[in-house]
Amino acid sequence: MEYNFRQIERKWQQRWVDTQAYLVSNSSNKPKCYVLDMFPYPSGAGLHVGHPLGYIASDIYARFKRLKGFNVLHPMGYDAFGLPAEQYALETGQHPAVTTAENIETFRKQLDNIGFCYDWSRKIQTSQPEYYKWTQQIFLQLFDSWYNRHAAKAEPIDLLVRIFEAAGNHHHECPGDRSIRFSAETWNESTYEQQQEILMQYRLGYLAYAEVNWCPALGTVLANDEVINGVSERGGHPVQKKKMRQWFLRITEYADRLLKGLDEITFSDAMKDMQRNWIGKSQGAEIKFNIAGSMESVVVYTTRPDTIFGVDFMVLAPEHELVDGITTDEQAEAITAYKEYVQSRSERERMAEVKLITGCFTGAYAVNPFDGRKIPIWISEYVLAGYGTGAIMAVPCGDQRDFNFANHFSIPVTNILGDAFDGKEANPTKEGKLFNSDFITGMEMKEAMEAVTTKIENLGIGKRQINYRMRDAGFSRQRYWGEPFPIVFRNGIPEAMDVKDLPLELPHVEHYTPGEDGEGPLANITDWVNLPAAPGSSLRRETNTMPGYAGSSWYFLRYMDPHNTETFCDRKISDYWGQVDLYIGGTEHAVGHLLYSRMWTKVLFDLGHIGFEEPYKKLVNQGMIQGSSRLVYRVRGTNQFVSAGLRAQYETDEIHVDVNIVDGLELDTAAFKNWRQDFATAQFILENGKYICGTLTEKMSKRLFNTVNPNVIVEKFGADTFRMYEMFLGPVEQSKPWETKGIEGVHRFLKKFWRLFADEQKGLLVKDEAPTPEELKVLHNTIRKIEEDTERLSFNTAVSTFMICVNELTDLKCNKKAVLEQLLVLLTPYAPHVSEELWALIGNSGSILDAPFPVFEAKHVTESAKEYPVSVNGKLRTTINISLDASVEDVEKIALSNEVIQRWLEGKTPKKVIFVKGKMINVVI
RNA sequence: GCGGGUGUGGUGAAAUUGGUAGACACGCCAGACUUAGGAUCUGGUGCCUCACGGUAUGUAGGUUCGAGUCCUAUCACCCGCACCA
Repeated sequence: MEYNFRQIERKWQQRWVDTQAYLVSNSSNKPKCYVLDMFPYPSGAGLHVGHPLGYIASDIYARFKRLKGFNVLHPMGYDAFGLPAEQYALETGQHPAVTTAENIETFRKQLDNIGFCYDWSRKIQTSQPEYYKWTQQIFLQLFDSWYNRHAAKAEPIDLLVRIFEAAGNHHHECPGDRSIRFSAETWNESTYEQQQEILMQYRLGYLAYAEVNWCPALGTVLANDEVINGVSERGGHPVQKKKMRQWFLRITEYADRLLKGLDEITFSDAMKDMQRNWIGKSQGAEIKFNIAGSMESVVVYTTRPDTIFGVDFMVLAPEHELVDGITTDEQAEAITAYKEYVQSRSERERMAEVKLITGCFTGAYAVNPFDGRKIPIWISEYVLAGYGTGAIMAVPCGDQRDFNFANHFSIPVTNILGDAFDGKEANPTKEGKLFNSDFITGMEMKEAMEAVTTKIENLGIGKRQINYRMRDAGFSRQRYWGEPFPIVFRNGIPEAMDVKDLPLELPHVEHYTPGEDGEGPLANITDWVNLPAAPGSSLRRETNTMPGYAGSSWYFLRYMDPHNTETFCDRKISDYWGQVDLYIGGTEHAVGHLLYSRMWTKVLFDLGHIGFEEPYKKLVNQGMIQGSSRLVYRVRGTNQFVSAGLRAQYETDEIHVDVNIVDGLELDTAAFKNWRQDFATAQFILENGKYICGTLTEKMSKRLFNTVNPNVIVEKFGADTFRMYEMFLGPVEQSKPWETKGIEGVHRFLKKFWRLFADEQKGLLVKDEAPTPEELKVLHNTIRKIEEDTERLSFNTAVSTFMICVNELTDLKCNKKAVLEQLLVLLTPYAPHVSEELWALIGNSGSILDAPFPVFEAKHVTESAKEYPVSVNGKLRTTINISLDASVEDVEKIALSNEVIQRWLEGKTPKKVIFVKGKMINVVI
């Protein structure tokens, strides 16, 4: 009776399917637990051993929670819309739906091989109409909502219309354009078109003109990650900015709540910081500066109103609307030239030359509202049009960029920092007193910020202002393979489709080439785009599609109620499952997916569709599994390969070799000859009869021949070994290289574990005898450690605990059923197949998946004595076994009379003896 | 430049509250069984030293009876953001 993992795993995987072992009910008396993986994009490359790391971790946790008596939701699906499939379609002519289906099948087979406990009846796929119907429906809710800043929540747009009819927009500043102000009369007299224009400025899903990356050579619009250093990733063609009308989500209205929400959820500090950084909240003030000899004024944004007396010049963004109006005749030519220069600068140049200081004087002067000083107004590309007011007051003694600029253009610098400013570099401190600053001289900076801001507001020349770095999220893609927008344009005005007509299905196309002027491929299907309309009017569909993150922004809700045809998720069911308790996925989604889905959740909460506003209670980012590449060394100009240890004697070239034909470091030379034609005649210079490869840790990639397919590992060692080895590699959050060789240790462990139960010759060994205290001690120490470690996701230490336990039980020759049976339950989350098999083998009829989790009993592990480490002056000198009941005096006496300690004392009397009960003894001389 | 993280044997790592550094594995060395072993088992394995002992958690300081763990400075690597006023 040997451990035949292939047979065992096939058998139980089939059994679990047959018995619907992983089917989860939406009603239960048990407490709930929702364990979610970030669903994968089914790429053509399939999974490599790096991908399942997080899936295994969440699977173990889900199974553990089930054993602990929870009703566990643990689903899986596919994020199936995306650029690569469309790109592949462009190249091969195969429809993305076809290749996506094929890829999904490959993924599914690979996943099934590993023995996950997913409830596949809840599978979702974002590219299926049954799913994206609801993505479209939620989008319409965004379109039909606005953010009421007073109530701090989203509300239906109809409410806003009623407010406008009664009172105009005086109490509800327009988020799209602060300058829009109107009364009820104006609103009521406006045309439908005008009203719709205004509403668009309020909607959470809205249309606006914005720049996209337009690549004329490819005739298409590129995503940001397809543009590398200003040229297209594919082909290296130049990319221009092009203004197009596109959809946006007004996520900026949620900036503050997204920020505050971070305090309530368990994400890593790094993750929270990334999000905070991305949102980029800053508090400051807007201050109006009049322009000397002009009726115009400039509003600047500053976070340091306290430095108002240190302003030496002002800088506008070159695109600022006032620039042309204020430029003097003498400077007009220079300004025009500078603006042209800025226009000509590609994104790439600006990125590459951040340190380059450029700018141009407009000839105009602003007047400092406090001391009346005239300060020159410049323009420079270091001031961005899109942030704040597109204008800054420059304080060179306190801001390094301003200082560099002043230095470069020889603008005199005013010192308001006293000795804290050395004239050589700016000092951006917020701690200290101000000098040379009129009414705030001598005041602490923080106090002065408040004082100046208050004065500005009293004088009516400015106000407190909070700004965010975050921009509204672009929600249009000029692409085919995404959700179509449920929007039609009646005479150019967007209207929501009727919800009962959803889904608006993606029409089938034969060609994936872009439409004219950067429109998506859908624009080419004229009979889909153009709808029948009354004479003299037009009715056209939106030709953009939604971006990849649309479907993933709410998918965690659909898993709860995946087959509902009435709503995206029944409120009672989302109330039952609630937030995701544990969400596992990669860091790459730190600010994209995770921010968008947090926003969508808040909107759905505001509109009353769900009862919570943070989707993920706890997030864990699994580390990357890197590849451990293998290198061979070819003697230059020959077909001779020299083993790594001898290569210093030759001039060699490094060549990556397929890791699958290397055992540890030893190259299979025969396989190498077969690997590639040009190596068929390879000759080897060996060391100790072996060819030893070099190693390099780098990204796992086909190109580097260091990818390992989990199927290969599962075939060779079994899924249980694979699962445990992935966990054994190290902490889940940490990145580490994959080393196939190491898996043998875990495999040996499972075989050793098996031998506690059964033997090749003697068959079943398990006995019904009562366990000894020693055996119980081993068992209960293990129960405690496994329970603790699994709960805190420390799976690597849990695996080694199992190893220690099995080593000890083997030494004790323990085959007692009472011990082994409990151990099996502990092991189930980690190695479900072998656990089920042995569970049945020792005579249980039911499945182990719902067995009661062992209960730790302290009485089995209490000790009466301890081997104390005894140090002299902090250095360990010996250990002494002393009873835990011994008094302090006894312990001191025993320690000091010890032979080794006596020797170190050299007859001296110790200054003091430190004794920490149960820990250690330290003798200080 | 800013923010975050990580530095421990030949390798992956452990040390949960400051208390025996290197658990558990891989690799390596020696041995047993064997026709054979890339199967299995036993023992050893941080470094220096015959040994007593010394020394060791990136580097340099500090706090403490005691520091991988706390504090300060510094270096290296990884990740994210990058002219955000």
